Amino acid sequence: MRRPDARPLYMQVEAILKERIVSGAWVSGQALPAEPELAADLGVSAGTLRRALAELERRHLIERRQGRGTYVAQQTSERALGQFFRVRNLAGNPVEPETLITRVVTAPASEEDVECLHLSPGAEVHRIDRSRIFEGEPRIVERITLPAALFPGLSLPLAPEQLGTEIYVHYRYRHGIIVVRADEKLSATPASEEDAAVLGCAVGTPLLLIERVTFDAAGRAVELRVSRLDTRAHRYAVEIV
Amino acid sequence: MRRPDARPLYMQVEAILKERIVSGAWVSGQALPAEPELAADLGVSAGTLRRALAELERRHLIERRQGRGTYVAQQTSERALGQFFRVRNLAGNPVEPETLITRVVTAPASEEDVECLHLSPGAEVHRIDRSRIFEGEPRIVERITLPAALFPGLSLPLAPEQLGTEIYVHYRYRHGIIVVRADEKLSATPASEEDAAVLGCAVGTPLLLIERVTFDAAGRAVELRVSRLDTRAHRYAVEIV
DNA sequence: CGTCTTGTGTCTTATACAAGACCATGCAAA
DNA sequence: TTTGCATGGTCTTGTATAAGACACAAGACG
Repeated sequence: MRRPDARPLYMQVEAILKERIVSGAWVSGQALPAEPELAADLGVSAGTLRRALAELERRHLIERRQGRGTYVAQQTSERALGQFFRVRNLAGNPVEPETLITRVVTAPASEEDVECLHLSPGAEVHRIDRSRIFEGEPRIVERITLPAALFPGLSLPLAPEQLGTEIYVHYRYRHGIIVVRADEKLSATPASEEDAAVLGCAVGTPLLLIERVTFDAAGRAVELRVSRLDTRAHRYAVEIV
Repeated sequence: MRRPDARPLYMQVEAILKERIVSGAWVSGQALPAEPELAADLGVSAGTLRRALAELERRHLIERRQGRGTYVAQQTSERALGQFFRVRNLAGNPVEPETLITRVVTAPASEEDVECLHLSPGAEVHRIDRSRIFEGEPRIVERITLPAALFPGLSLPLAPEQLGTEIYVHYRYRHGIIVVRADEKLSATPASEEDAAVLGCAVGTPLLLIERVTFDAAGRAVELRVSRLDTRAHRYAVEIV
Protein backbone atom coordinates (compact mmCIF):
# COMPACT_ATOMS: atom_id res chain seq x y z
CA MET A 1 0.00 0.00 0.00
CA ARG A 2 1.48 3.35 -1.12
CA ARG A 3 1.42 6.03 1.57
CA PRO A 4 2.35 9.44 0.24
CA ASP A 5 0.16 10.74 3.08
CA ALA A 6 2.16 10.54 6.29
CA ARG A 7 -0.79 9.70 8.53
CA PRO A 8 -1.62 6.09 9.28
CA LEU A 9 -4.07 4.58 6.87
CA TYR A 10 -6.84 4.24 9.45
CA MET A 11 -6.74 8.00 10.05
CA GLN A 12 -7.02 8.69 6.34
CA VAL A 13 -9.98 6.35 6.15
CA GLU A 14 -11.53 8.11 9.13
CA ALA A 15 -11.12 11.48 7.40
CA ILE A 16 -12.70 10.16 4.21
CA LEU A 17 -15.72 8.78 6.04
CA LYS A 18 -16.08 11.95 8.13
CA GLU A 19 -16.06 14.01 4.95
CA ARG A 20 -18.85 11.90 3.50
CA ILE A 21 -20.98 12.63 6.54
CA VAL A 22 -20.12 16.31 6.85
CA SER A 23 -20.69 16.93 3.16
CA GLY A 24 -24.07 15.25 3.30
CA ALA A 25 -23.14 12.48 0.87
CA TRP A 26 -24.31 10.15 3.62
CA VAL A 27 -27.34 11.59 5.35
CA SER A 28 -28.37 11.31 8.95
CA GLY A 29 -29.89 7.94 9.80
CA GLN A 30 -28.65 6.28 6.62
CA ALA A 31 -27.09 2.84 6.86
CA LEU A 32 -23.48 2.60 5.77
CA PRO A 33 -22.49 -0.24 3.46
CA ALA A 34 -21.57 -3.44 5.29
CA GLU A 35 -18.00 -3.57 6.53
CA PRO A 36 -16.57 -6.01 3.97
CA GLU A 37 -18.12 -4.08 1.10
CA LEU A 38 -17.00 -0.69 2.40
CA ALA A 39 -13.49 -1.99 3.07
CA ALA A 40 -13.27 -3.30 -0.50
CA ASP A 41 -14.57 0.04 -1.83
CA LEU A 42 -11.88 1.93 0.06
CA GLY A 43 -9.20 -0.60 -0.78
CA VAL A 44 -8.28 -1.33 2.83
CA SER A 45 -8.61 -4.33 5.08
CA ALA A 46 -11.58 -4.86 7.35
CA GLY A 47 -9.41 -4.30 10.41
CA THR A 48 -8.25 -0.89 9.23
CA LEU A 49 -11.80 0.14 8.39
CA ARG A 50 -13.01 -1.01 11.79
CA ARG A 51 -10.43 1.12 13.53
CA ALA A 52 -11.67 4.18 11.65
CA LEU A 53 -15.30 3.32 12.43
CA ALA A 54 -14.48 2.93 16.12
CA GLU A 55 -13.11 6.46 16.24
CA LEU A 56 -16.13 7.90 14.43
CA GLU A 57 -18.41 6.11 16.87
CA ARG A 58 -16.47 7.56 19.81
CA ARG A 59 -17.19 11.02 18.42
CA HIS A 60 -20.86 10.22 18.01
CA LEU A 61 -20.79 10.60 14.22
CA ILE A 62 -22.01 7.06 13.61
CA GLU A 63 -23.85 4.39 15.58
CA ARG A 64 -23.10 0.70 15.26
CA ARG A 65 -25.42 -2.13 16.19
CA GLN A 66 -24.30 -5.70 16.11
CA GLY A 67 -26.43 -7.74 13.76
CA ARG A 68 -28.06 -4.70 12.15
CA GLY A 69 -25.50 -2.40 10.66
CA THR A 70 -23.75 0.95 11.00
CA TYR A 71 -25.73 4.17 10.69
CA VAL A 72 -24.94 7.85 10.40
CA ALA A 73 -25.82 9.22 13.84
CA GLN A 74 -29.04 11.16 14.20
CA GLN A 75 -29.18 14.32 16.26
CA THR A 76 -32.03 14.05 18.77
CA SER A 77 -33.06 16.15 21.74
CA GLU A 78 -32.22 13.25 24.03
CA ARG A 79 -28.71 13.02 22.70
CA ALA A 80 -28.14 16.77 22.69
CA LEU A 81 -29.28 16.95 26.31
CA GLY A 82 -27.32 13.91 27.42
CA GLN A 83 -24.14 15.05 25.76
CA PHE A 84 -24.17 18.83 26.20
CA PHE A 85 -26.53 19.66 29.03
CA ARG A 86 -24.72 19.20 32.31
CA VAL A 87 -27.31 20.54 34.77
CA ARG A 88 -28.49 18.17 37.50
CA ASN A 89 -30.88 18.61 40.40
CA LEU A 90 -29.64 18.30 43.97
CA ALA A 91 -30.27 14.55 43.90
CA GLY A 92 -27.84 14.32 41.00
CA ASN A 93 -30.48 13.43 38.40
CA PRO A 94 -30.77 15.02 34.96
CA VAL A 95 -33.48 17.64 34.53
CA GLU A 96 -35.70 18.14 31.50
CA PRO A 97 -35.72 21.79 30.56
CA GLU A 98 -38.45 23.71 28.83
CA THR A 99 -37.42 26.68 26.75
CA LEU A 100 -38.87 30.17 26.41
CA ILE A 101 -37.46 32.34 23.64
CA THR A 102 -37.82 36.00 24.47
CA ARG A 103 -36.03 37.79 21.67
CA VAL A 104 -34.34 37.12 18.33
CA VAL A 105 -32.40 39.77 16.46
CA THR A 106 -29.74 40.01 13.78
CA ALA A 107 -26.97 42.52 14.43
CA PRO A 108 -23.31 43.24 13.71
CA ALA A 109 -20.90 41.05 15.66
CA SER A 110 -19.37 42.49 18.81
CA GLU A 111 -15.65 42.30 19.46
CA GLU A 112 -16.21 39.31 21.71
CA ASP A 113 -18.24 37.56 18.99
CA VAL A 114 -15.51 38.19 16.43
CA GLU A 115 -12.88 36.73 18.72
CA CYS A 116 -14.77 33.69 19.99
CA LEU A 117 -16.34 32.72 16.66
CA HIS A 118 -13.37 33.70 14.48
CA LEU A 119 -15.44 36.08 12.39
CA SER A 120 -14.25 38.91 10.20
CA PRO A 121 -15.00 42.33 11.71
CA GLY A 122 -18.36 43.64 10.62
CA ALA A 123 -19.87 40.18 10.07
CA GLU A 124 -23.46 39.74 11.17
CA VAL A 125 -24.73 37.45 13.91
CA HIS A 126 -28.08 36.23 15.11
CA ARG A 127 -28.79 36.66 18.82
CA ILE A 128 -31.31 34.52 20.64
CA ASP A 129 -32.29 35.44 24.18
CA ARG A 130 -34.12 32.76 26.07
CA SER A 131 -34.73 31.24 29.47
CA ARG A 132 -34.80 27.60 30.49
CA ILE A 133 -37.35 26.30 32.90
CA PHE A 134 -37.01 23.28 35.19
CA GLU A 135 -40.14 21.93 36.85
CA GLY A 136 -41.96 25.19 36.24
CA GLU A 137 -39.20 27.43 37.62
CA PRO A 138 -36.98 29.57 35.36
CA ARG A 139 -33.40 28.66 36.28
CA ILE A 140 -31.28 29.78 33.35
CA VAL A 141 -31.15 32.97 31.33
CA GLU A 142 -28.97 32.78 28.26
CA ARG A 143 -27.99 34.44 25.04
CA ILE A 144 -27.01 32.40 21.98
CA THR A 145 -24.96 34.07 19.26
CA LEU A 146 -24.71 32.50 15.79
CA PRO A 147 -22.75 33.63 12.72
CA ALA A 148 -25.39 34.75 10.22
CA ALA A 149 -23.30 33.34 7.39
CA LEU A 150 -23.71 29.81 8.77
CA PHE A 151 -27.39 30.19 9.62
CA PRO A 152 -29.02 31.99 6.67
CA GLY A 153 -32.69 32.70 7.27
CA LEU A 154 -32.42 31.34 10.78
CA SER A 155 -35.46 29.25 11.59
CA LEU A 156 -36.24 28.53 15.19
CA PRO A 157 -38.36 25.91 16.89
CA LEU A 158 -41.37 28.08 17.60
CA ALA A 159 -44.23 25.82 16.51
CA PRO A 160 -45.95 24.00 19.40
CA GLU A 161 -44.79 20.56 18.30
CA GLN A 162 -41.21 21.82 18.30
CA LEU A 163 -41.09 23.39 21.73
CA GLY A 164 -39.42 20.34 23.22
CA THR A 165 -36.82 20.16 20.47
CA GLU A 166 -33.26 21.05 21.34
CA ILE A 167 -31.72 23.75 19.20
CA TYR A 168 -28.81 21.54 18.11
CA VAL A 169 -31.34 19.36 16.32
CA HIS A 170 -32.33 22.40 14.31
CA TYR A 171 -28.74 23.30 13.57
CA ARG A 172 -28.36 19.86 12.07
CA TYR A 173 -31.52 19.45 10.06
CA ARG A 174 -32.18 23.06 9.05
CA HIS A 175 -28.64 24.25 8.55
CA GLY A 176 -26.57 21.11 8.10
CA ILE A 177 -24.34 21.88 11.07
CA ILE A 178 -23.21 18.86 13.06
CA VAL A 179 -22.30 19.88 16.60
CA VAL A 180 -19.61 17.63 18.06
CA ARG A 181 -17.71 19.53 20.73
CA ALA A 182 -17.89 22.54 23.06
CA ASP A 183 -15.47 24.46 25.27
CA GLU A 184 -16.90 26.00 28.39
CA LYS A 185 -15.49 28.51 30.87
CA LEU A 186 -17.23 28.78 34.21
CA SER A 187 -17.27 31.53 36.78
CA ALA A 188 -19.54 33.09 39.39
CA THR A 189 -21.36 36.36 38.89
CA PRO A 190 -24.01 38.37 40.76
CA ALA A 191 -27.55 38.43 39.36
CA SER A 192 -28.38 41.64 37.52
CA GLU A 193 -31.80 43.23 37.82
CA GLU A 194 -32.93 41.52 34.63
CA ASP A 195 -31.55 38.17 35.81
CA ALA A 196 -33.31 38.58 39.14
CA ALA A 197 -36.59 39.46 37.46
CA VAL A 198 -36.57 36.33 35.31
CA LEU A 199 -35.15 33.93 37.86
CA GLY A 200 -37.12 35.18 40.81
CA CYS A 201 -34.10 35.76 43.00
CA ALA A 202 -32.62 38.78 44.73
CA VAL A 203 -30.36 41.12 42.79
CA GLY A 204 -26.78 40.12 43.53
CA THR A 205 -27.55 36.44 44.12
CA PRO A 206 -24.50 34.45 42.96
CA LEU A 207 -25.17 32.76 39.61
CA LEU A 208 -23.05 30.23 37.75
CA LEU A 209 -21.88 31.90 34.54
CA ILE A 210 -21.23 29.52 31.64
CA GLU A 211 -19.48 30.77 28.51
CA ARG A 212 -19.67 28.13 25.81
CA VAL A 213 -18.11 28.03 22.35
CA THR A 214 -19.50 25.20 20.24
CA PHE A 215 -17.69 23.51 17.33
CA ASP A 216 -19.01 21.46 14.44
CA ALA A 217 -17.59 18.34 12.81
CA ALA A 218 -15.50 20.45 10.44
CA GLY A 219 -13.88 22.19 13.43
CA ARG A 220 -15.62 25.54 12.93
CA ALA A 221 -16.78 27.62 15.88
CA VAL A 222 -20.51 27.80 15.21
CA GLU A 223 -22.10 29.10 18.40
CA LEU A 224 -21.32 31.35 21.34
CA ARG A 225 -23.59 30.82 24.30
CA VAL A 226 -23.55 32.72 27.58
CA SER A 227 -25.75 31.21 30.28
CA ARG A 228 -26.51 32.22 33.85
CA LEU A 229 -27.61 29.32 36.04
CA ASP A 230 -29.43 29.81 39.33
CA THR A 231 -27.75 27.20 41.56
CA ARG A 232 -30.14 27.37 44.47
CA ALA A 233 -31.63 24.03 43.41
CA HIS A 234 -29.32 22.75 40.69
CA ARG A 235 -25.70 21.91 40.01
CA TYR A 236 -23.43 21.76 37.00
CA ALA A 237 -21.89 18.26 36.88
CA VAL A 238 -18.46 17.38 35.52
CA GLU A 239 -16.71 14.03 35.34
CA ILE A 240 -12.93 14.18 35.20
CA VAL A 241 -11.11 11.15 33.82
CA MET B 1 -10.27 -20.89 24.26
CA ARG B 2 -12.53 -21.68 27.25
CA ARG B 3 -14.56 -18.73 28.44
CA PRO B 4 -16.46 -19.44 31.62
CA ASP B 5 -16.22 -15.68 32.19
CA ALA B 6 -18.85 -13.97 30.08
CA ARG B 7 -16.82 -10.85 29.38
CA PRO B 8 -14.74 -10.59 26.22
CA LEU B 9 -11.20 -11.83 26.64
CA TYR B 10 -9.66 -8.39 26.18
CA MET B 11 -11.64 -7.09 29.14
CA GLN B 12 -10.49 -9.97 31.30
CA VAL B 13 -6.90 -9.27 30.32
CA GLU B 14 -7.42 -5.61 31.13
CA ALA B 15 -8.73 -6.53 34.59
CA ILE B 16 -5.75 -8.81 35.22
CA LEU B 17 -3.26 -6.13 34.27
CA LYS B 18 -5.07 -3.47 36.27
CA GLU B 19 -5.02 -5.75 39.30
CA ARG B 20 -1.26 -6.17 38.97
CA ILE B 21 -0.83 -2.41 39.06
CA VAL B 22 -3.34 -1.71 41.82
CA SER B 23 -1.93 -4.49 44.02
CA GLY B 24 1.58 -3.18 43.60
CA ALA B 25 2.88 -6.29 41.88
CA TRP B 26 4.00 -3.91 39.16
CA VAL B 27 5.27 -0.69 40.68
CA SER B 28 5.08 2.82 39.33
CA GLY B 29 7.61 3.50 36.59
CA GLN B 30 8.39 -0.16 36.02
CA ALA B 31 8.60 -1.45 32.47
CA LEU B 32 6.09 -4.12 31.56
CA PRO B 33 7.33 -7.20 29.71
CA ALA B 34 7.47 -6.79 25.95
CA GLU B 35 4.17 -7.36 24.20
CA PRO B 36 4.90 -10.76 22.63
CA GLU B 37 6.27 -12.08 25.92
CA LEU B 38 3.35 -10.74 27.97
CA ALA B 39 0.84 -12.09 25.47
CA ALA B 40 2.43 -15.54 25.67
CA ASP B 41 2.43 -15.34 29.49
CA LEU B 42 -1.28 -14.55 29.53
CA GLY B 43 -2.08 -17.10 26.84
CA VAL B 44 -3.68 -14.58 24.48
CA SER B 45 -2.78 -13.18 21.11
CA ALA B 46 -0.82 -9.97 20.69
CA GLY B 47 -3.89 -8.23 19.30
CA THR B 48 -6.01 -9.03 22.31
CA LEU B 49 -3.27 -7.85 24.66
CA ARG B 50 -2.88 -4.63 22.73
CA ARG B 51 -6.58 -3.90 23.02
CA ALA B 52 -6.33 -4.24 26.80
CA LEU B 53 -3.22 -2.07 26.92
CA ALA B 54 -4.92 0.63 24.84
CA GLU B 55 -7.72 0.87 27.40
CA LEU B 56 -5.27 1.04 30.32
CA GLU B 57 -3.39 3.81 28.55
CA ARG B 58 -6.62 5.74 28.01
CA ARG B 59 -7.14 5.64 31.77
CA HIS B 60 -3.60 6.84 32.40
CA LEU B 61 -2.58 3.65 34.22
CA ILE B 62 0.25 2.90 31.79
CA GLU B 63 2.35 4.85 29.31
CA ARG B 64 3.53 3.42 26.02
CA ARG B 65 6.42 4.68 23.96
CA GLN B 66 7.19 3.26 20.57
CA GLY B 67 10.68 1.85 20.43
CA ARG B 68 11.14 1.94 24.21
CA GLY B 69 8.46 -0.05 25.95
CA THR B 70 5.36 0.13 28.12
CA TYR B 71 5.61 1.51 31.65
CA VAL B 72 3.37 1.70 34.68
CA ALA B 73 2.33 5.35 34.80
CA GLN B 74 3.98 7.58 37.36
CA GLN B 75 1.99 10.13 39.29
CA THR B 76 3.65 13.51 38.95
CA SER B 77 2.59 17.01 39.87
CA GLU B 78 2.46 17.92 36.21
CA ARG B 79 0.11 15.09 35.43
CA ALA B 80 -2.09 15.68 38.47
CA LEU B 81 -2.41 19.33 37.51
CA GLY B 82 -2.98 18.67 33.85
CA GLN B 83 -5.59 16.02 34.46
CA PHE B 84 -7.45 17.28 37.52
CA PHE B 85 -6.80 21.00 37.84
CA ARG B 86 -9.15 22.84 35.53
CA VAL B 87 -8.42 26.46 36.51
CA ARG B 88 -7.23 28.79 33.78
CA ASN B 89 -6.42 32.48 33.73
CA LEU B 90 -8.44 34.88 31.61
CA ALA B 91 -6.16 34.25 28.64
CA GLY B 92 -7.12 30.58 28.83
CA ASN B 93 -3.69 29.39 29.99
CA PRO B 94 -3.07 26.96 32.84
CA VAL B 95 -1.92 28.46 36.12
CA GLU B 96 0.67 27.04 38.50
CA PRO B 97 -0.72 27.08 42.00
CA GLU B 98 1.21 27.34 45.23
CA THR B 99 -0.35 25.76 48.28
CA LEU B 100 -0.65 26.94 51.87
CA ILE B 101 -1.91 24.43 54.40
CA THR B 102 -3.59 26.16 57.31
CA ARG B 103 -4.98 23.33 59.41
CA VAL B 104 -4.96 19.55 59.64
CA VAL B 105 -7.20 17.65 62.05
CA THR B 106 -8.62 14.17 62.49
CA ALA B 107 -12.28 14.01 63.48
CA PRO B 108 -15.39 11.85 63.22
CA ALA B 109 -17.00 11.90 59.80
CA SER B 110 -19.95 14.19 59.26
CA GLU B 111 -23.15 12.97 57.64
CA GLU B 112 -22.04 14.46 54.34
CA ASP B 113 -18.67 12.69 54.61
CA VAL B 114 -20.38 9.36 55.29
CA GLU B 115 -22.62 9.75 52.28
CA CYS B 116 -20.07 11.03 49.76
CA LEU B 117 -17.23 8.70 50.79
CA HIS B 118 -19.43 5.66 51.56
CA LEU B 119 -18.13 5.41 55.12
CA SER B 120 -19.70 3.63 58.05
CA PRO B 121 -21.17 6.06 60.60
CA GLY B 122 -18.62 7.00 63.24
CA ALA B 123 -15.62 6.43 60.98
CA GLU B 124 -12.83 8.95 61.30
CA VAL B 125 -11.61 11.33 58.64
CA HIS B 126 -8.67 13.66 58.18
CA ARG B 127 -9.50 17.24 57.27
CA ILE B 128 -7.03 19.49 55.50
CA ASP B 129 -7.79 23.19 55.18
CA ARG B 130 -5.66 25.04 52.70
CA SER B 131 -5.56 27.87 50.21
CA ARG B 132 -4.15 27.94 46.71
CA ILE B 133 -2.22 30.90 45.44
CA PHE B 134 -1.84 31.98 41.80
CA GLU B 135 0.83 34.56 40.98
CA GLY B 136 1.01 35.63 44.59
CA GLU B 137 -2.74 36.03 45.07
CA PRO B 138 -4.84 33.58 47.11
CA ARG B 139 -7.66 32.48 44.82
CA ILE B 140 -8.98 29.24 46.28
CA VAL B 141 -9.91 28.20 49.78
CA GLU B 142 -10.63 24.51 50.17
CA ARG B 143 -11.16 21.69 52.60
CA ILE B 144 -10.03 18.15 51.77
CA THR B 145 -11.61 15.25 53.64
CA LEU B 146 -9.95 11.81 53.63
CA PRO B 147 -11.08 8.53 55.21
CA ALA B 148 -8.60 7.89 58.02
CA ALA B 149 -8.75 4.16 57.30
CA LEU B 150 -7.24 4.70 53.86
CA PHE B 151 -4.67 7.26 55.01
CA PRO B 152 -3.19 5.91 58.26
CA GLY B 153 -0.69 8.28 59.82
CA LEU B 154 -1.44 10.85 57.13
CA SER B 155 1.78 12.48 55.99
CA LEU B 156 1.61 15.76 54.16
CA PRO B 157 4.02 17.60 51.91
CA LEU B 158 5.28 20.10 54.47
CA ALA B 159 9.02 19.99 53.86
CA PRO B 160 10.34 22.84 51.69
CA GLU B 161 11.32 20.56 48.82
CA GLN B 162 7.78 19.17 48.74
CA LEU B 163 5.87 22.43 48.67
CA GLY B 164 5.39 22.22 44.92
CA THR B 165 4.23 18.63 45.04
CA GLU B 166 0.58 17.91 44.31
CA ILE B 167 -1.24 15.99 47.00
CA TYR B 168 -2.26 13.19 44.60
CA VAL B 169 1.42 12.33 44.26
CA HIS B 170 1.49 11.76 48.02
CA TYR B 171 -1.66 9.68 47.92
CA ARG B 172 0.10 7.41 45.46
CA TYR B 173 3.57 7.09 46.93
CA ARG B 174 2.78 7.39 50.64
CA HIS B 175 -0.54 5.56 50.73
CA GLY B 176 -0.64 3.46 47.57
CA ILE B 177 -3.80 5.15 46.31
CA ILE B 178 -3.99 5.63 42.55
CA VAL B 179 -6.38 8.46 41.71
CA VAL B 180 -8.02 7.93 38.34
CA ARG B 181 -11.35 9.77 38.28
CA ALA B 182 -13.34 12.53 39.96
CA ASP B 183 -16.93 13.73 39.94
CA GLU B 184 -17.48 17.43 40.46
CA LYS B 185 -20.61 19.46 41.13
CA LEU B 186 -20.38 23.20 40.56
CA SER B 187 -22.47 26.04 41.87
CA ALA B 188 -22.16 29.70 42.87
CA THR B 189 -22.03 30.86 46.46
CA PRO B 190 -21.38 34.16 48.26
CA ALA B 191 -18.04 34.62 50.02
CA SER B 192 -18.23 34.19 53.78
CA GLU B 193 -16.27 36.40 56.14
CA GLU B 194 -13.50 33.80 56.32
CA ASP B 195 -13.47 33.39 52.53
CA ALA B 196 -13.28 37.14 52.10
CA ALA B 197 -10.42 37.47 54.59
CA VAL B 198 -8.30 34.89 52.79
CA LEU B 199 -9.18 35.85 49.23
CA GLY B 200 -9.09 39.59 49.76
CA CYS B 201 -12.57 40.15 48.38
CA ALA B 202 -15.76 41.65 49.77
CA VAL B 203 -18.08 39.49 51.83
CA GLY B 204 -20.80 38.23 49.52
CA THR B 205 -18.65 38.24 46.39
CA PRO B 206 -19.85 35.37 44.17
CA LEU B 207 -17.44 32.42 44.31
CA LEU B 208 -17.41 29.25 42.23
CA LEU B 209 -18.11 26.36 44.60
CA ILE B 210 -16.61 23.04 43.52
CA GLU B 211 -17.60 19.84 45.31
CA ARG B 212 -15.34 17.00 44.20
CA VAL B 213 -15.47 13.31 45.03
CA THR B 214 -12.33 11.48 43.91
CA PHE B 215 -12.09 7.78 43.05
CA ASP B 216 -9.10 5.44 42.89
CA ALA B 217 -8.30 2.66 40.42
CA ALA B 218 -10.22 0.16 42.52
CA GLY B 219 -13.33 2.34 42.29
CA ARG B 220 -13.29 3.50 45.92
CA ALA B 221 -14.26 7.05 46.88
CA VAL B 222 -11.04 8.26 48.49
CA GLU B 223 -11.38 12.03 48.82
CA LEU B 224 -14.03 14.69 49.30
CA ARG B 225 -12.88 18.17 48.40
CA VAL B 226 -14.85 21.40 48.65
CA SER B 227 -13.21 24.36 46.96
CA ARG B 228 -14.22 27.99 46.61
CA LEU B 229 -12.68 29.72 43.61
CA ASP B 230 -12.45 33.49 43.26
CA THR B 231 -13.36 34.02 39.60
CA ARG B 232 -12.40 37.65 39.33
CA ALA B 233 -9.29 36.66 37.39
CA HIS B 234 -9.71 32.96 36.65
CA ARG B 235 -12.08 30.51 35.04
CA TYR B 236 -12.91 26.83 35.41
CA ALA B 237 -12.51 25.20 31.99
CA VAL B 238 -14.49 22.22 30.67
CA GLU B 239 -14.33 20.50 27.31
CA ILE B 240 -17.47 18.66 26.27
CA VAL B 241 -17.10 15.94 23.63
C1' DC C 1 30.69 10.83 14.85
C1' DG C 2 28.15 7.98 11.75
C1' DT C 3 26.35 3.22 11.07
C1' DC C 4 24.69 -1.22 12.36
C1' DT C 5 22.21 -4.25 15.26
C1' DT C 6 18.84 -5.36 18.43
C1' DG C 7 14.65 -4.75 20.85
C1' DT C 8 10.62 -2.32 21.29
C1' DG C 9 5.80 -0.67 20.02
C1' DT C 10 2.70 0.44 15.62
C1' DC C 11 0.31 -0.53 11.46
C1' DT C 12 -1.90 -3.50 8.08
C1' DT C 13 -3.55 -7.58 6.32
C1' DA C 14 -6.03 -12.06 6.38
C1' DT C 15 -8.91 -15.59 8.34
C1' DA C 16 -12.18 -17.82 11.39
C1' DC C 17 -15.77 -18.07 14.41
C1' DA C 18 -19.27 -15.93 17.85
C1' DA C 19 -23.32 -13.34 18.64
C1' DG C 20 -27.23 -10.32 17.47
C1' DA C 21 -31.04 -9.18 14.24
C1' DC C 22 -34.06 -10.09 10.69
C1' DC C 23 -36.95 -12.74 7.64
C1' DA C 24 -39.03 -16.45 5.09
C1' DT C 25 -40.81 -20.82 5.69
C1' DG C 26 -43.78 -24.00 7.44
C1' DC C 27 -46.24 -26.28 10.99
C1' DA C 28 -49.74 -26.09 14.63
C1' DA C 29 -53.66 -24.14 16.89
C1' DA C 30 -57.84 -21.40 16.68
C1' DT D 1 -58.67 -20.01 6.35
C1' DT D 2 -56.31 -17.39 9.53
C1' DT D 3 -53.33 -16.58 13.25
C1' DG D 4 -49.42 -17.53 16.02
C1' DC D 5 -45.00 -19.07 16.66
C1' DA D 6 -40.90 -21.93 16.31
C1' DT D 7 -37.07 -22.79 13.30
C1' DG D 8 -33.42 -22.24 10.48
C1' DG D 9 -30.94 -19.46 7.00
C1' DT D 10 -28.44 -15.41 6.19
C1' DC D 11 -27.03 -10.98 6.86
C1' DT D 12 -24.78 -7.87 10.09
C1' DT D 13 -21.15 -6.38 13.62
C1' DG D 14 -18.02 -8.23 17.41
C1' DT D 15 -14.15 -11.04 19.04
C1' DA D 16 -9.82 -13.49 18.59
C1' DT D 17 -5.94 -15.24 16.17
C1' DA D 18 -1.58 -15.09 13.36
C1' DA D 19 1.92 -13.10 10.62
C1' DG D 20 4.72 -9.69 8.53
C1' DA D 21 6.25 -4.94 7.37
C1' DC D 22 7.38 -0.72 9.50
C1' DA D 23 9.08 3.07 12.74
C1' DC D 24 11.42 4.47 16.71
C1' DA D 25 15.02 4.21 20.49
C1' DA D 26 19.17 2.84 22.46
C1' DG D 27 23.51 0.89 22.67
C1' DA D 28 27.62 -1.31 20.23
C1' DC D 29 30.95 -0.79 17.01
C1' DG D 30 33.99 0.93 13.80
